[in-house]
Amino acid sequence: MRPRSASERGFAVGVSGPFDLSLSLRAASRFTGGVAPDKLRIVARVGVRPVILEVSQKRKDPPLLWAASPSGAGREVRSIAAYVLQTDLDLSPFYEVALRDRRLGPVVRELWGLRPLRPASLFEMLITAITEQQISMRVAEVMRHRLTSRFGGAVDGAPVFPDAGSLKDATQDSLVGCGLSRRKAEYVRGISKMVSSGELDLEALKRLPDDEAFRVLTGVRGVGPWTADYVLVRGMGRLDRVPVEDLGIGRAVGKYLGEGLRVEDPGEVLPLLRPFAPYRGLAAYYLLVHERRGAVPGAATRGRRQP
DNA sequence: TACCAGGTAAAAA
DNA sequence: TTTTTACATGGT
Repeated sequence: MRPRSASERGFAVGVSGPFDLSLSLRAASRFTGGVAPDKLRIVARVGVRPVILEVSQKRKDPPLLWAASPSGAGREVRSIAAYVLQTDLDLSPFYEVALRDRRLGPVVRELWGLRPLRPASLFEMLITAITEQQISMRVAEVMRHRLTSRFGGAVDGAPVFPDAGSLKDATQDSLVGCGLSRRKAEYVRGISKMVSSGELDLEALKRLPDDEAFRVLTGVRGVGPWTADYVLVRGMGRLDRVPVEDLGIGRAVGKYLGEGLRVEDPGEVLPLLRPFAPYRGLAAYYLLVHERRGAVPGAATRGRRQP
């Protein structure tokens, strides 16, 4: 079904350390609902140029990924693939830490090669985090789909997430019409204006140390501590950051590392994850995915189910 | 029908 | 300063 040109013009994507793309896609879709695709499809803007990429895994060990793109293999296209896949992240040091632990060890053995995939831009990550505040990720996904179809345009028929320039002029009512609360609509408009005007420089943010980036982010209206840490760990590769207020993390951390029940006090989350520094956020992600792997077909093929 | 889902800012106490 | 409340909507 794919255009022939898409499969003809491709390039290999180098990855450091273990990588299971299929597992990573299944894990991601478990949170947002829907059926996991067998390939990663990236539709993004690189500068002003829109690109489409389809990434598939040709070999597990050592991992070999192949990206097919009608746009060819320009430097920008390669870099967007590397960014979304976080190819520079080598899971090996994390696994070394995790395997020493009797609770996390079995989890990483079952989820070997799982890596968090991130949206194609930090702006999309930020807006995604806003939409995911409080409500289920499935609902948030529906909202973003509406945002995309209303404000995002398309590349060769493929929908692209809107950029800050497109969202800054969206009316309050049109955003509410996408299912956002009035509050969230204000946040989205505000953030889009800040990014668009340069008041919030997301590229500069990427270069800041964790604590400073956290401070900048939480200074933005609509970005509280949960959102800031969520963006840091999922969008910026700061794998030691943990959104400790997170309901799902509280539940997963409590189940595997605590008394079995959800950790009610956010202050107790980091101490429980301490053995996995500097990968506490990544450890939390593995626990989250493992807890829900019952709905991730094929994820639990090695090892036994936890009681 | 009612309640929950990977929170936040603003109002009220 | 700390606690409470409104908010959106799809799934169960």
